[in-house]
Amino acid sequence: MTGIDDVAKLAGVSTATVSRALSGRGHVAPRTREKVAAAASQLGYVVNADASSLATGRTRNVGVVVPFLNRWFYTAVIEGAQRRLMQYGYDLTLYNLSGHDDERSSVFEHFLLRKRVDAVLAVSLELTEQEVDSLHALGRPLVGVGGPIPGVPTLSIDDVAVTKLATEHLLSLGHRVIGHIGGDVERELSFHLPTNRRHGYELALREAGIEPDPALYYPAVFTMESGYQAAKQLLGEPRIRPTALVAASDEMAIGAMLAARDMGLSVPGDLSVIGIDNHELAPFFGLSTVDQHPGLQGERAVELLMEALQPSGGADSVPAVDQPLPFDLIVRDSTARVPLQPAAVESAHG
Amino acid sequence: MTGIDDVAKLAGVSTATVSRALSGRGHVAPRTREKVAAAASQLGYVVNADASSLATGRTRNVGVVVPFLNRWFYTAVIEGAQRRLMQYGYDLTLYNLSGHDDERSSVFEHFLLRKRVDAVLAVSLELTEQEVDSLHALGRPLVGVGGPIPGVPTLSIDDVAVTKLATEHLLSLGHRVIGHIGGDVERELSFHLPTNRRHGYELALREAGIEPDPALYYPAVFTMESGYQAAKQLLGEPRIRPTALVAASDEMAIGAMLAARDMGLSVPGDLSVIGIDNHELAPFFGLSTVDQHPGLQGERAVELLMEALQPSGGADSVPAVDQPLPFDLIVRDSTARVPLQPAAVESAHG
DNA sequence: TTGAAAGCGCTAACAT
DNA sequence: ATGTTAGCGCTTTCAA
Repeated sequence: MTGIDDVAKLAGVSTATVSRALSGRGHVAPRTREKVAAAASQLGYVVNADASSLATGRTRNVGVVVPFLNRWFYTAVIEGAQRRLMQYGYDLTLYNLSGHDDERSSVFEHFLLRKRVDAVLAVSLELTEQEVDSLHALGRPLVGVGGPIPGVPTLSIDDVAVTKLATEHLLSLGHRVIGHIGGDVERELSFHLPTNRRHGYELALREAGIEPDPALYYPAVFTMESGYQAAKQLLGEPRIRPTALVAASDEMAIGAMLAARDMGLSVPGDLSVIGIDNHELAPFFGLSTVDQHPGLQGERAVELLMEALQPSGGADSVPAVDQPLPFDLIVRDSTARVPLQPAAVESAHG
Repeated sequence: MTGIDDVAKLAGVSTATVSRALSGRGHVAPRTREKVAAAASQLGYVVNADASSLATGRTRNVGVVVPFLNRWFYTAVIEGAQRRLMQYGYDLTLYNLSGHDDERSSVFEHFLLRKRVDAVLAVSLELTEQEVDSLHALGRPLVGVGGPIPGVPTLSIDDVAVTKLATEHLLSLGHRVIGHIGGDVERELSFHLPTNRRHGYELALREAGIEPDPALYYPAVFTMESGYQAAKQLLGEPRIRPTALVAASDEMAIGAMLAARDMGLSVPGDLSVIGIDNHELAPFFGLSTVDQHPGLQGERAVELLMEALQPSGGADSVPAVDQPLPFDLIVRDSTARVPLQPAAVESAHG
């Protein structure tokens, strides 16, 4: 394979000059720079990343750690991160924590320690204290996206504000009996997210002078199926008569829409449903939702890491996250004014 | 950071011995090996991947190239590949080709050339000739998964056999008028896959003595929405009366199920639907399907690459793919015996 | 502005 | 079985 020596020879300069010319560091005469560039492209020369890393101590590679891959949110974040990293000339090495426990620990005890990465991006991870420690022990810039990691600057939408907005949308349509399908604190990876989203829902109700009824909350995991089941429970319970549902995610919300239909309730005729995410399936199902722009979160996270990697920036300290992340209400077909008669399965059936 | 010298010093041996002891290459006395291992773990030493790569020429890293990330099949393949790679002690660097054209070309012209990877796994890629060339120019083992790449050994299920099986399932239930929602050759990335799947469908029909009716085929892209629309067309057309539908993917099939329901047809009462994939949503929708085990495909692909990377194996030649990949019919609730009266929208409505 | 040369941390001959 | 040593390909002082 062609190396820096070949380029140097062809351009008639030293390897040092080639390095300087191609990297843009140090002063090189314009004419020399051109000669080098020409030689390099003629030979199809591309710097050997490993040799460069060894010499500089910088790998131009960041590690992205995710708990799963098969969830829309994660891939969306990864795509955003990837896009930005590429612009900076960085590679993305993926570490997936699903799988056996020993695979998981092997990521922390082995893979991440090989000095392959300049920085680490942790997506929605619920980590043990020990794992957080080993992340810190890398001595590399580290940011989280989507889930708070103790002692790690984390990028996240305001989960309280997001469900508050969704709930307010329903309130503004006249709904007063609004159910909530939220993450199950017992069963979810993350404790904070479902709790915050529930708080946002309750906050909106209280501000509207409505005391939240615990019976109107039903826990679920963040899947369509779980949302479906939760909705069946909520809609089948004769003592409560929700005219609207706010789900903590779009997948749950879609499950809820399907459940309503299976029970003979029309959406939004008898029941309004809103989710959180703007999942790729949301347009197809006509689901009203709050977009949380996960791709953007990935991009922002990368920008923070890149800042921290600048020699100008504080050594290994990621700048504090100040800007709140944007989220936007998207109204589609699943939410409408409250029906005159509160909906219930009975009324739909006759 | 602690290096090999520190370990050597602590263990009272030379760096060469440390290297040998830790890598398992070359002969080391058991007692020495233990001493070294103890010293290494005491110091928390992990080999610097870049230095090792530079010295050996092997990176212990493979590049995985995907056209998108947000499709279930890709992430499933990646997960499988990742799992296996980890067992071999390899990292996975992800290259995503969605995004602008210049980002795409930058992957081939820059990123992949940095000698970061020992091998490349290309997932369901429709590549230009030039792109295939630059992949070959890497001089690294290369395998494809899911989509044939000219001149590249590719792992794929037998697409003809898969839809043939799905169609035969419907035939065995007594269906005779079977529609097909297949990939649109004009609009899809890959030419072969939709064509082969259609062939399998037609083959099954012909073997059952039924001449395929072109009117029973409707093209779509591999999404739920597109499957929904295609099903509406197929089911709304009064001149054909399909009692069953085979879709080229589960997402299309789910779309078709939803379309049928929206038209007042019950599945499987009035219409049977079968897909291909065993998508994560298939169980929830009760969809009968043919599992193509994408995770397994990813694992297999990695095994091929690892074989090719063995010095014993042919230099950069990936062994020919001989074993056919497994696929399995999974019968759920969306397929049943043909109704006595052919279903149509009219019959359902009155 | 450019070149010479000393590493970066590890591995793999080659010696012993 | 272990140590010595010369690189791997590049970057970056230090000199010129």
